[in-house]
Amino acid sequence: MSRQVLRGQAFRERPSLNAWVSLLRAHAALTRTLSAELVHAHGLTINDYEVLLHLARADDHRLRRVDLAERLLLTASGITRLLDGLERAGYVCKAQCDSDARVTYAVITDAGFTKLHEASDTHLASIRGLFEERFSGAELDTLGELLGRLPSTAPDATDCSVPD
Amino acid sequence: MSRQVLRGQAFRERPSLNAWVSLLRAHAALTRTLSAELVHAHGLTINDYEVLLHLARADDHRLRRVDLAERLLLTASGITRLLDGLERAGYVCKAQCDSDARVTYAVITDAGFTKLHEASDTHLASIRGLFEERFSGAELDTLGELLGRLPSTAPDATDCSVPD
DNA sequence: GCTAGATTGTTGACTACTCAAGTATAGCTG
DNA sequence: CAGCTATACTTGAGTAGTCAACAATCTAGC
Repeated sequence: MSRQVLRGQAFRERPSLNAWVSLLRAHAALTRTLSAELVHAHGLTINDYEVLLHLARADDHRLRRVDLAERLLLTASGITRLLDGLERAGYVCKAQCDSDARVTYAVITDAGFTKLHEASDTHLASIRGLFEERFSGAELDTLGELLGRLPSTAPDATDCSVPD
Repeated sequence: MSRQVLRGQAFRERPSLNAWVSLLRAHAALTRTLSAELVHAHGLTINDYEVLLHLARADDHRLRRVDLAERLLLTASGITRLLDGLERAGYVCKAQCDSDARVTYAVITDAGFTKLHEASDTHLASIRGLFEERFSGAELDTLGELLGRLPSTAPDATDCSVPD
């Protein structure tokens, strides 16, 4: 039944599909490159890096596991295991919450801060390189704005600065 | 050392970072939604779906493993394992190559074709829903075009139609 | 103040990959 | 045609996450 007359349905929604497929591919390719670099140069995965970044920017440099899960779009158990690694490496430690015995905060350590700053140098430069080689400033803004409209539970996800 | 005067480097490259972080989040959120749907409704992962789609569109409905790997941005071993599952389910089968004994083709079966068409109905509608609710036609084109400029080894990745 | 239900977090079993090493075949070069 | 290198694929071991079941704690309603 191949190569027949093509039925309608699949052919009218090209623009959405095109965008989705391009997004899938771009993510796979960029992630592969950036992650490999981060792992080789600093022994951090992209999610390790994001955890450190979020903690560094948080009040008191600490965040509940639930909030980290929401920010990184991971499940609670994913966060538990991610933090296991970072704790073992000494970049993060635990702290109890006075007002709620259920929560354990993740707190970034001095070593974690140092690591984040080291990693940021190369990581930010790579990202910049990959994007600026392909887009003008205006295009970057457009791309960021459009992507930002897609679902994502973390509303403040766009400030990527690294506090000292 | 926290909350000091902020050092320059990290703050001048916001547009690239913003785009990258938005891409990461959008990918995580969309993947989560679409994949969950596809798995629940049809028992296929996104990569299963993409394999069937690429095979359906290929000449003779077959592709070398190497070529699938390149199209899906997976490693050779990832493809072996992905195809294992699809073979076990009967959606794909193997075929030898006459001119090169090293290659085994993956060939989509009739059952695979049927499955692909079933899955396409809901999957395409979901994608469409997610995107069209947020973007105008022109914006979709822009988004697709911009994302398409990012690295991705498969140049012909943008035609997503499902052959009958 | 007790109980029902929601929230926070961890764990065990699984999945979907990756990487490195190995096998088999192809094809070129002298 | 002998030997080398490159290509196609598979396999074992490891990693990073998921989901479902669980324990502990909090909170609101009666």
